[in-house]
Amino acid sequence: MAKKRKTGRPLSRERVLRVAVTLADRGGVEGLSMRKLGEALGVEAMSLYKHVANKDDVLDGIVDLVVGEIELPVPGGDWRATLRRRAISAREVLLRHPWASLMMMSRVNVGPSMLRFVDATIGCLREAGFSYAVADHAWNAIDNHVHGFTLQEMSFPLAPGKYREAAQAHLPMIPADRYPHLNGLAQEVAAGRHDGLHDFEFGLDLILDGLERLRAHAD
Amino acid sequence: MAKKRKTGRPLSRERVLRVAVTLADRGGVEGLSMRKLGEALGVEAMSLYKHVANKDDVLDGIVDLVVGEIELPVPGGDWRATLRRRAISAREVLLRHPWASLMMMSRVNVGPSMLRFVDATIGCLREAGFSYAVADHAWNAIDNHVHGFTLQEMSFPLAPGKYREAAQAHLPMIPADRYPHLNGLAQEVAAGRHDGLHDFEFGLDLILDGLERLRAHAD
DNA sequence: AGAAGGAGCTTACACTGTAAGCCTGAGCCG
DNA sequence: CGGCTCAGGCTTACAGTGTAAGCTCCTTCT
Repeated sequence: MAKKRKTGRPLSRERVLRVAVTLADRGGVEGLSMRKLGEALGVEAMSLYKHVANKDDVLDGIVDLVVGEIELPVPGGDWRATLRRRAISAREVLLRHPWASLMMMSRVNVGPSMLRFVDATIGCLREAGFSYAVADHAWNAIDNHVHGFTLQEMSFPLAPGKYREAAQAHLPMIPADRYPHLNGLAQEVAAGRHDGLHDFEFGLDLILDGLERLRAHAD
Repeated sequence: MAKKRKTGRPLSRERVLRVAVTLADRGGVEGLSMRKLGEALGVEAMSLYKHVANKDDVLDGIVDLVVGEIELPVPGGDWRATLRRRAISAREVLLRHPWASLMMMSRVNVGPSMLRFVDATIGCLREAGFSYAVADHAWNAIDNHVHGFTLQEMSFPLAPGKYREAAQAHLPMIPADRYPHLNGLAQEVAAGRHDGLHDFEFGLDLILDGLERLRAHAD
């Protein structure tokens, strides 16, 4: 009669990882433990180890799952537009999974989605005429910006309503006499002149323009 | 007779943080625990809490200590050269403390050294004629590259001797039929064509050039 | 029917951060 | 000098972590 212990569906690496992602989405990775993960699946912690090597395996797994959500760059078009689109898609995904940026920067990632993703990216750049070396740098430069910016964006909330309180919380630490320039910037920020996507694309275009100039020059 | 429990020197926040840094340098932050830190100081773990609020306080403290090691950008000179020097100095420091990059990206840092550092940076950019908004983006773009690149540099060792083994360890995961471009790049890397500082400055100049062009255009 | 194996569970260990409270010696004050 | 205060250490304790080892029982195959 298939009296499964608690939940109907059987466990599987697939299912474990998917639940791990949603658990990390609320609560962050640091709040994700094997026991909580087990509980969320209606299962004891140790049972997970039948489907997953260890916690690091889980972490690698959920990162690759998230990478899989990013729109793959398709070759054949304008390289600049393609990579621009890629970066914006990545940012969207990373905002959905606020814990992911850090993990993608901190750990070597060689999951299948990641490999496919990077391969496609390098493909686009090679197709555009970049050397392997420059393609490598280009890809890194873009992704550093994507992750770095998104990280900052999340730790300093850009939602218009949050400006004031965030600024008010931090301003006392930045007296104008000691840190004149920082203070000036903080007030600019508190005035609400910053805006997520626009600012993101600003830095992105800085890099893309630089690359294009490099490419034109090399021809 | 002042029979201090074990060690001659008395404890102090200063001393705790300095030892914490050296402990993190070998062993990484994830290997740094309050008990080990206490042991290294000849003291019980709980004694640390008389000088430090909690572990987060320690982490914030050691990050700020490390930031203090970076050469402060001095205003008055050529902004491009100044910021270039700043970035290179930062990279040197971050290579000395491999755990620091991640922490500087992941946590909001408002220690005195950090504030001074950022203030001086913004000052240079403002002096060069950039608006607050662009100065903010510029500083972020540069630091994203510094941290991102250094992180990658450390997780994928660039020391010439290490190329081969790292490549050999990873190449089996990158079959040429499935990931043609990645494979091509990996072989380029395995051939030893990459080099830390040179590659770092490549990306750095990409950003600095972009900024300079932006500045000239705005005038 | 019997064997085999896999998927779950239980127990246990070493380790983490830190709350609460004790103890002792140094410095200060009347 | 006697006594008080209290800072800076120590002890104990708790809730939580990852995971090794081994048990149990259900399913499936022969």
